[in-house]
Formats: sequence, C-alpha cells, structure tokens
Amino acid sequence: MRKPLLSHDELVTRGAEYFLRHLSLDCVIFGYHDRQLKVLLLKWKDSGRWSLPGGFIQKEESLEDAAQRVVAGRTGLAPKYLHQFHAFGDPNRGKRNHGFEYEKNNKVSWLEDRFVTIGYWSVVEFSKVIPTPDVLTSECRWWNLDQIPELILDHRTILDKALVSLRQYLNDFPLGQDLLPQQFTMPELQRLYETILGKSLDRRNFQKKLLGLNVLTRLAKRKTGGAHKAPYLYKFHSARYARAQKTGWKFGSI
Amino acid sequence: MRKPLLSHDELVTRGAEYFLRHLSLDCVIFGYHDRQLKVLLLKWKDSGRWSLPGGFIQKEESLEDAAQRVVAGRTGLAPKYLHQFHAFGDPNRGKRNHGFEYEKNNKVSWLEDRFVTIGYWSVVEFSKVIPTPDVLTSECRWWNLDQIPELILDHRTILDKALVSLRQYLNDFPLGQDLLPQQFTMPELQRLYETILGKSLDRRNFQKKLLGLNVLTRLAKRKTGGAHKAPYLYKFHSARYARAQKTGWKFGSI
DNA sequence: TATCGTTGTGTACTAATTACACAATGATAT
DNA sequence: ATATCATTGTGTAATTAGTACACAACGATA
Repeated sequence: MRKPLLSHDELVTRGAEYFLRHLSLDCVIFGYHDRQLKVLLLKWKDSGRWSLPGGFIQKEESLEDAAQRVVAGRTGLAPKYLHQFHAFGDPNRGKRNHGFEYEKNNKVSWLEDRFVTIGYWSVVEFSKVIPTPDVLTSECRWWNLDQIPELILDHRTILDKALVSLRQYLNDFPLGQDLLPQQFTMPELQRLYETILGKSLDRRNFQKKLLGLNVLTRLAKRKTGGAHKAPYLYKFHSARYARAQKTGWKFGSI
Repeated sequence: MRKPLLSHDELVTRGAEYFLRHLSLDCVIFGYHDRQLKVLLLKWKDSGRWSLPGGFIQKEESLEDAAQRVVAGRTGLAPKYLHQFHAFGDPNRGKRNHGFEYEKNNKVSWLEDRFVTIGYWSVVEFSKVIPTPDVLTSECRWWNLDQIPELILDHRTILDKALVSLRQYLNDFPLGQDLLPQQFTMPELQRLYETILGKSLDRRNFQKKLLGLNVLTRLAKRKTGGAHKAPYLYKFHSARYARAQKTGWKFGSI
C-alpha cells in the first residue's frame, strides 16, 4: 500500500494544488462475514462522526484509478471489481456540514467548498482486509449493514443507492468471487445471495439456477467441522466467470 | 426559455466565477421521428466540430437542475425525465482536445482545464423541440443515430453508453410517454421499441406483452390517412405509467 | 369488385420459474 | 452400538412466461 500523498495539515491547506476542486469520490466497500453484509466506515478525527471511505481525484488521475487508490488505501487490497453507480451533487452537500470547519490561519480550507461526489462500490474478501484509516480519520472498521451509525452529509443516501445497485448487479452478473473464499459450499453461496438480496431463496431452485449459469466447478467433498452432512465444495470457473462478468447473464428481454 | 447567463467571451474568461471548475455535464437528448432514433448535436463555433449538448454546473445548482437547464436550453422543453447514467473522467479528456484553444489576452481559459463530465440522457417529443444552439455553438440539429458525425473528445463513448443505458431502461421501465404523441397506435409503439432496441419484434407477442404491463388505454378507432386497415389508438394511463416509472416492471429475480 | 398491404386476434409449443418431499450423511446424545 | 437431529443432495410436477406461427377483417387503390 502506498503512503498517502499529503499529511492532514497539507491536505487541509494545500490539497487543491494536487486534487481537482469540488470533486470527490466515495466508496462503498462491501464485505461478507458470518452471514452478514458489512461495509467499511471511517471515523473522522475532527468531528468524531462516521462516513464512507472517500478521496479526491488527483489532477492527472482517472476516476477509476482514484477509486482504486481509495479502496486499496482502506483495505490493503487491490480491488478486483469497482462499480461506479451514481454522482451526487446536491448544492448543500459538503458545505460545512460534516460537523467541523476546516481552516488554517483564518483561511477556510478548500474542503469547505461545495463538492460533487462520485459513488463507487466494491466487494472485497472480508478476511483479507486490513482496515486502515486515512489522514483525516482516526478509525476504520466494518459495520453490519443493519447497524449503520448516523453518517455525515448524504452518505446514508449514497450507501442506500449503492446497495440497490449491488442488488441489481447481482441479478445480472456473477458475484461472489471477491466476497467468498476460493472454495465454498452451495449453502454458503446461497446465504451470500440471501443476505445481499435480503430475502430467502429455495435451496433446490437456487442450486439449479446457479449451476445452470455455468460458472461453478464442483470439487471433492468436504468434511471439516460441520456437524452435519458434509456439503460439496465449489469454486468459480475463472474464465467463464470473467466472461460473464463482461456480458452479464441476460442480453435483453422484451 | 431563459436567456443564457453569460456571453461567449464572458464564459471563456469568467465562467469559473459562476460555475464549478473541472465539472461539466453532457446530455444525450433522444428524439424519435419517422422510424428513426435521433439525438440533438451541436456544432462548435470555433472548431466547427460536433458535440453533445453540454453545460456547466452553477455554484449553487444541483446536477439535476443543471441538466434540466441544458435540455431546456437546447430544446425549448422542460424534460419530463432525466437519467444520469455515468461520469466520465479520463484525465486527458477536455484538455485542448476539442479542436480549439480558448484563450483571451494570452490567458488560457478555464475551459482548457481537465473536465470530469456527468452524462445524462433524456427523451423528448421530437415535434415539439426547437433546436437551439448555445453561446459556444452555431448550430443545433437532430442526427439519426446511425449517421452520427465524428464527435469531439469522448462524446462518441458517452453517446454509446447512453444508448446502452436507454436500452436497459426500456426493458425495466415504461418509455414512450415523452417520445410519442399523446395518442399512438400499437404498431407505432412497436416500431419505437424496435428502433431503440435495434431488433425486430413479433407483432402479436409485443402487443400481448405491452398490454400485460397494464399502462395502456385503448381509445376508439382511427381512420385518418392510413392506406390500410385502421389501427386502434392508445394512450398511456398516466397514474399507472407514473407508478411503473418509479418501481419498474421487475422487482428482482434470481 | 378485386387486389393488396396492414391490422386484429388466438393457439400450440417451449423454456423458465416455482413449489414441494424424501433419502443420505455425519456428528452428538443415549 | 444405535437413535436422533439438523443439514445436505436430488428430482418431479405445476405454473408461468416467452416464442412461434396463420388466418380473417379492414380500408384504400386499381
């Protein structure tokens, strides 16, 4: 993981020399553990409030690269998939509304300007993440999706919209490669789907459907631990998974 | 239609006082006429090249309002539906790459900075549009989708992505209210769908499907003009149409 | 009044989705 | 050992959605 470009004070006073003004991005980083969908949140040093991991766009950096940099910085991982889902630009977002006013030598910081933010979501493998705060924040940790604290600005709206986008994505594209360990059982995969979609699914139909999508490879049986009948292990067929990730399952209806 | 805020020269030299720097938006305005899907394009005064209608975001204006303003400015209509589909932020887009360099008194204009642009599409009723250029452009007119000229910057990419988004939208939401006259025949509606999706559909199945969606009301017969059997006229049931526009046809599969 | 292209309509076939039940496994309790 | 229990593996029938396809009615024109 690279070191941050600027210290806290430098960012407050001279950030506008390095980044595009008025523009930020926020990343909803989803993880999955223990039948719970989780997101990484940051606690701000100055106001103590929680927010989505965010960042700014360097003057010669693409949006995608900037989002990549943010996710890498907070997780220690290079995200394998990033999805831009919406830009949020309400004029009163970001205007002295994050619970603190940044200034230095009586000069109000560029951070107090109006910001348009671009929302990305990403999915990462929970167990590999090392949650890491950035220069403006003191704490970075996972929160269960059903226990999110109050968030700054419109971050709650952004989070909600990210979830809608993720659910939509789950219907049209393969997911799981980055949320589950390499090997997993069908019930585990099903629980992931159920957790993301927020509804329960029929075991048999789920299996039929998922196998029909043709991206799973069945391995040998597993025995470890489980107090019941040992389920099969599966892994994703990476070439087919990659293809499906590009084209999706559906090609258009009506 | 409101008058533009600034003249050409004012925009070049002092635009950054009124608008957010580094940020623009581009609108893909779709119309439908004569079995053709069309988009409004603008011809730039200075380079003579064609582009999508675009604009900037006033310092106290929401993205949606700005997009609304752009569409209203080019068409004379208040768009009933606007869809934000993607933000484009390649670092070399917008850098002296629109075929002309804006400067004034040897000062390079803010227009030559790097821009991140937010893409919106909208659908409007062709016959009601009065194509109107803006202060930077000399001409505004409809182009058939299959005869688009070379466009500045990455506008071709933006247009392509807008079309993908529109097609996706057509599968999930009602459309037509803003592209067709108030009363229309089933064959007309079908041709619209076929044109947007770029494929032909079965007449009977199309009717079955569309009537099943429950947003159409059949009126009396029409006779005028048609050299053949007079088709029924339909109109949209506006309450149901509005509801479907919010929720879409599908609620999620898998 | 015959012709022609277009519209209106219904039915059989196929694929996808949903609903549902019983046998096998593997640990734990007796 | 054996019974119990929760969980996994598997298949089939019913329903719904989607696709393919053909003929009669209409309304203008020849």
